[in-house]
Amino acid sequence: MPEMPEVEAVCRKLRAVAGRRIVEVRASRCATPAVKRRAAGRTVERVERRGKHILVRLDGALTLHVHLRMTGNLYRIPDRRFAPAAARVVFVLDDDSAMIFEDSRALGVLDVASTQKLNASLDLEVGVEPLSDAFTADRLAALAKRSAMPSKLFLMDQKKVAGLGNIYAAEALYHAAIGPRKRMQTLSRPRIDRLHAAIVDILRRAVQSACIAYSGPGGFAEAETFPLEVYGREGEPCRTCGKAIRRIPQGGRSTYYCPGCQK
DNA sequence: AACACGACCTGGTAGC
DNA sequence: TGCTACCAGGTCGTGT
Repeated sequence: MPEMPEVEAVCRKLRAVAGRRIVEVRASRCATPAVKRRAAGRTVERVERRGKHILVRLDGALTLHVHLRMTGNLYRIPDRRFAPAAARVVFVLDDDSAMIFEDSRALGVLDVASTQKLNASLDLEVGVEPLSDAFTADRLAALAKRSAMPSKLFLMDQKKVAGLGNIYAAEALYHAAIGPRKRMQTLSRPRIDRLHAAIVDILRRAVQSACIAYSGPGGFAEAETFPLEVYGREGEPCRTCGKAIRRIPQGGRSTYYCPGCQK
């Protein structure tokens, strides 16, 4: 489910576990003895995010590393006794609350690793944070110049810009009026500037929206409320030009775009 | 290097 | 109701 804005919302809510000690780890599915052994007894120092990766920093220079992939969710419940049956892993905390990892499709990743090693590998795998000061139009232009990839696949590539997924990549391209198959190298500087602004704007608003949507108890309580202009709207009229939104396969996924507005 | 494709898994939904 | 087919907000490995 989650792209960067949803992961950010999860992380913000999860900050409440900082300072808590993990007293017990229960894994009902995909039991990982190493996770149990390494996490039990550790204290949570803070919760960070890199792209779509959740990093729960523990004492002893260890990090609980979680990637939600398609269906994962990580959240705290106030009372450990109400851990849902579907939980894949339950981290019981020292105030009788619990941190719950759910993942119906079991595509997610959860492990405990040395903070130093993990940081080093994420530095290689994860590109610039789109809502950081480091993500400038110049930076995007430099990345684009070296890439012959179609714009949509470029935006989905976590090594380039970290955090966009299938929905927000499509939305950003729509707002920048750039076709999903347009090669990055061929984009003029004004169009790169527009794309940069669209990415930042979409993600800022999506983070806000996701934080509100997940402000209820538990995890992904509310449906996505962020107003989507193209994603999932195949056949419906574009809100700008009225042409029917199209869906095409790209990189094995569905790309939605407006053939009238996006060139 | 870029790209296509299958694999990993389960669940929801549209259509017959 | 039940079956089938397809779809899903992500990423990795393999082959061309």
